[in-house]
Amino acid sequence: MLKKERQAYIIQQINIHNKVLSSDLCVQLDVSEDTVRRDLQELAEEGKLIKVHGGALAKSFHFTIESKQVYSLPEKKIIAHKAIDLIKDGMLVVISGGTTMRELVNMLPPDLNATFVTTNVPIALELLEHPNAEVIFLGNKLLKSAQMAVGAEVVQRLGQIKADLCLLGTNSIDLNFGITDLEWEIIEVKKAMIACAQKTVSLAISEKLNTTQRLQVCALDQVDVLITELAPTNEKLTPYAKLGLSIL
Amino acid sequence: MLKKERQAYIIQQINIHNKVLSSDLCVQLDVSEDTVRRDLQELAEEGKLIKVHGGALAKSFHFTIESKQVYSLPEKKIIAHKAIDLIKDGMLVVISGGTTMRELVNMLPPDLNATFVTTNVPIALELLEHPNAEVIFLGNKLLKSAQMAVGAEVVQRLGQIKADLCLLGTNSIDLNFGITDLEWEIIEVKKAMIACAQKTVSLAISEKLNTTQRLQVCALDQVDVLITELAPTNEKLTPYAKLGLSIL
DNA sequence: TGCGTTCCCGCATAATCACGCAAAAAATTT
DNA sequence: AAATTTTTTGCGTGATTATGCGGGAACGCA
Repeated sequence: MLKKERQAYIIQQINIHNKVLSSDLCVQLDVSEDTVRRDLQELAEEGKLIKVHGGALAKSFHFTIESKQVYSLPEKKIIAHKAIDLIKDGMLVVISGGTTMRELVNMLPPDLNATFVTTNVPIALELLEHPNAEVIFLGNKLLKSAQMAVGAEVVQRLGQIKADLCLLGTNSIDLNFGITDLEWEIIEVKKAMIACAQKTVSLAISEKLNTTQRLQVCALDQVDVLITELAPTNEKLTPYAKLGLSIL
Repeated sequence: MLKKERQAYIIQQINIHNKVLSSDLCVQLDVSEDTVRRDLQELAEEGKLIKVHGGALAKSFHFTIESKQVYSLPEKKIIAHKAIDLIKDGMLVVISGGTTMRELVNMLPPDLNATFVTTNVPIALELLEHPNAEVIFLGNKLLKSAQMAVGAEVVQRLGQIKADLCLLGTNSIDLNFGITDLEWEIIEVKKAMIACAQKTVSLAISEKLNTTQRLQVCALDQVDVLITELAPTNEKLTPYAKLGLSIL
């Protein structure tokens, strides 16, 4: 195979996937990693792509990739990390939206073999980056504010699913009113998510504790696990533990 | 064997395989490598092919390799701009994926009041940025390679839609084989998209013209409009115009 | 911190190229 | 037809390019 041919192939792959791994390319093209690296370097010098450790990125995605890493509060990372341990191979996981969830998806171990159901567009996009995850997007009309699909369609489809786990990004959680949210359409979907899963996990930064919004998603007795960035023994959490929630 | 004969053979091979190796040619033509190289050099000077180390490539290769300054290719912007004029207020538009489409969505006039149906995740995300567009995402299992929903579910849902316009990002388009693509699941969805729309528009960079993939999406008689970055009068497009396609 | 991966550097090897020259072939002139 | 010129071709030599490999440095991740 000619060098230019190889480089054309690389450009093609970049255009399709927005990224390439050196390790992948050297298999696909049947050349050594050094050769691939030299090709990438050359193409990078010509401005056709951006060389990064382990492969290369499309130029157009340089910015989005960079800005993607910005919103990583350390608290969210802690929460995400705790939640990941709940996800096992073969599980069917229903997952809502929010930046904490994005963090979580980002941190999923690459060898995890699970199926994820979501109605949230950014989450879906993130999940697509995962090498092994199967992703089901329940679609319908998209709600701009939450970047997610809502409506009877979605609720009905969720009703046809029996999930192992429901990971719920939580805006507000309170001892009396349970989990609450702002928009009617979001509530509906979250309700359906909880209903279809065997186990419901609420992910919330501690500042969300003991706050309420207008509309109730569910009472606390429907929530099985509560995850915050705090230590499970923290006194802020003990009232929740007394209500029967597992605290992580 | 005469020199002209040899060169004609080389051109023929280039047309078939898009490349030739000097080492192959000197065997096939029973001449020395030097002679082959001199032939290639001559043909390169006449612009019939591109000389590279080890052989030569068809001119189309040069295009893919040289003109892909991926970050918002000017060609794509031109195409997107032309396509946008087709979208009117109140329309229901079915839209596929691809970077050209993303460019298009990005350029949509903010006051446009249209509904968009898509199965492509990045496109959906981009559409959500638009202040007025209503976005419908037809969901199901997501295909990683294309970042889009595929499967019977999607096809069926598309069947329930009567769209005004179908904007089709096109991987390969050819006079004989029509629009073609690589993956079975993608084909199915694109077919359904075409079927549900009153008018089908193919968006393709000129380098995609007269190329084919394994699987047929549709014949050219199902396509109403072809948009490339070229002027409609360009000779590359006249064969398509003769088949009844509108060229923009 | 430590471990595995990826990267960078230099070198060895092989393939390819460029140049000059002379023989062969073709075209032109005598 | 013979001689001459022009073109084409093959070959040898040395230069250039492409590639793979080894070893140590750098990186990323836990």
